[in-house]
Amino acid sequence: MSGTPRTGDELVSLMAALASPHRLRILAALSDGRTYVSELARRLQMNRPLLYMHLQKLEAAELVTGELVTAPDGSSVKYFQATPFTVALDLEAVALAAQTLTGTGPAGEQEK
Amino acid sequence: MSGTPRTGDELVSLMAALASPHRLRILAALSDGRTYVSELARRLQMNRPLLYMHLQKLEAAELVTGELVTAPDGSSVKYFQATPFTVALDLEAVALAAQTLTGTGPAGEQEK
DNA sequence: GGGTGGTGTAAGAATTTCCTGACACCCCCC
DNA sequence: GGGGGGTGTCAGGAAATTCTTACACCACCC
Repeated sequence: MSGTPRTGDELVSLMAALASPHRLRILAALSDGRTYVSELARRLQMNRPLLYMHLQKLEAAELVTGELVTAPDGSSVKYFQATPFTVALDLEAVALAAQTLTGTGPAGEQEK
Repeated sequence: MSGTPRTGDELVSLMAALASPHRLRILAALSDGRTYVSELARRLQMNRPLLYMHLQKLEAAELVTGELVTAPDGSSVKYFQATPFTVALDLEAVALAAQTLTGTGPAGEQEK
């Protein structure tokens, strides 16, 4: 659903989210269908807290979405699924996005 | 010149290289044409050692190329220029790339 | 009760990345 | 000599990430 990011900051976040072997594996695992956290932890052989952390980053980047499903008895399972996305990048697009970067800019001008 | 990365490790490197405001700005600055290091440092207002570091990462990711030009008198200037590139990514491509990741794999199988 | 399987977080160690300051060396020109 | 402009690297600190251990709580079933 998501297309190529628009602002420089979003680009940075997206790139950062994808710049991790663990997260790539998570996405790969989720691309086969939704899965819940503990299952995923087993499959990828990583402990849950770590997995949580990565899932949060992926979620922040809108690459995955989580849904806590509570059974009628009260027990709950949290399913995650990958968000379909497409990102097309080239030098020009990057240069353009860079202009919208906030934070310490190259020079004085800073919109408050 | 470069197309979408092939191996998972390359993907990670590329994403990491692009996941930095400073590096995006560098690319943007270089997209206007080649420039030498000190000039770039002035334009982006960062000290050279730092700039060097980022340039190295960009060069490692093959996003820029550097060329040390030595004048007949012996003085030298190092020009950098951005490499045109295109990267098209989607969930499927990521999932595919993830399979080629080296290092701690999900399970036992490991090619020596 | 004790065991199994879930979710979620807090705390702290280990590691990596980022950034600064100080060097050494080169060339010109006043 | 003393500037001004280059390239390049090294040591060390600051800051952000990553990862582990341990805990809290929930519902089930034997």
